[in-house]
Amino acid sequence: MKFKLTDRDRGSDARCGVIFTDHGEIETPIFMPVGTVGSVKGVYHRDLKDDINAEIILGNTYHLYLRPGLDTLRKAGGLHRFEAWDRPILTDSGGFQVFSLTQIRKITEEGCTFQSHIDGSRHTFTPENNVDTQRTIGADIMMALDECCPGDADEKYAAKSLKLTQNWLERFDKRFRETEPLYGYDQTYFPIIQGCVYPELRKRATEHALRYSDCGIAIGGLAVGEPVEKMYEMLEIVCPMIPDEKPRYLMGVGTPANILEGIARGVDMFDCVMPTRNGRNGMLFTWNGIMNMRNAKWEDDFSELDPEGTSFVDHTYTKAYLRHLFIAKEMFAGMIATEHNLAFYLDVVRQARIHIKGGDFASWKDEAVRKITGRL
RNA sequence: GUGCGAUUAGUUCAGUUGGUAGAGCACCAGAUUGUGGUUCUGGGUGUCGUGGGUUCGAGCCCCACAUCGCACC
Repeated sequence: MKFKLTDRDRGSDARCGVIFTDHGEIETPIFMPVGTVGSVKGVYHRDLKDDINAEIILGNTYHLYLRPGLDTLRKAGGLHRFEAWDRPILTDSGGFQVFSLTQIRKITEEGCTFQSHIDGSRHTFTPENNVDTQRTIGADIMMALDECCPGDADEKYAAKSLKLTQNWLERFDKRFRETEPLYGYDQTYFPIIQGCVYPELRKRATEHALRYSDCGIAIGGLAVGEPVEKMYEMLEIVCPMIPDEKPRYLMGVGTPANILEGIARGVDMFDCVMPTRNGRNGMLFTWNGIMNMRNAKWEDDFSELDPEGTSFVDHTYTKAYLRHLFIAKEMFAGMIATEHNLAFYLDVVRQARIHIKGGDFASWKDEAVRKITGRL
């Protein structure tokens, strides 16, 4: 995998570039739709490509490891062939899910032991077997196994947590170099910068993670309970320390405004469940603000879903119709909302790229953020 | 026709010795950031079937009527 920086904004740290993978190119800044269990919920690949313009999607190691399991994925020839997606895939290591999903878990220097949320069976992720698992899944970009430190952790805990993440990273890297891709195309991995909201920890984490970064690097442990200003503050500390030629991936972020603010601070890649999960529950993001499609105010609004939207759903269905589908609990509601939201998120990063190349990103961003954070 | 039972929020129901009413779902809002097709938070929206009576006071006791259900002629 390679990254080429192509443009810089004049009034901010925003940049444009291209990531080259064996499954195609990715223009940055980019938003990556989340497809946890081997599907971006409710969307055909046809629409992901042609309507939404997704260039890369995510999979999740924790979920795929539990279901369908490594044997099936190996027999299928990897996740790309299994889910019939021929563009790039990035897999999260599953470390985050161990903390967010499982009730019973034990974290040690060796790794993390947890009980499946599906059947209660016990499993252990170590940096070593996590490399093997992500090799079996076959993502173009794998993520290092880390501990996602809560945003409200005290500095002592955050330092201890960071040390564990660093030790795991060293072991992950060693295993990565000892092993080969299984399916004939290249794989890389991104180390993850932790350090919670503490500047010194973040700096130390960045220096350490950079030693293990072949291509890109990730910023984790943000948007996990800390104030949003803290997140921006951490980006302002971390991003300038990273060499230009390395793409920066801000994990799990965020709202459209978070993404634009991240881009302004030098972030290149984003993923978030918000457009898909919140979409399935009636929340639509638009250039003019947020809509809760369940609200009674849309009951008789027969105007098109989003006049400024880029997706075909925006000009095919009405607000009143989508509200009806949500109230009736029709699965089609979630499909339409997901399609719209993902198309909007990809439009946000596309417009950002246009304005970075045009050199007026900073001022355009301020106005866009003001509009998209409103409410319709 | 007779007997018994029921009638309380949109709905299904609870409601103490008589002190002007609550719950689930629905509904109306808000939240959601490396996805458990969720989850969480807030909001009670009422002519207690109708009309009388007893009582300081009735969703509750008494009478009549209405409607529904069940049983028996």
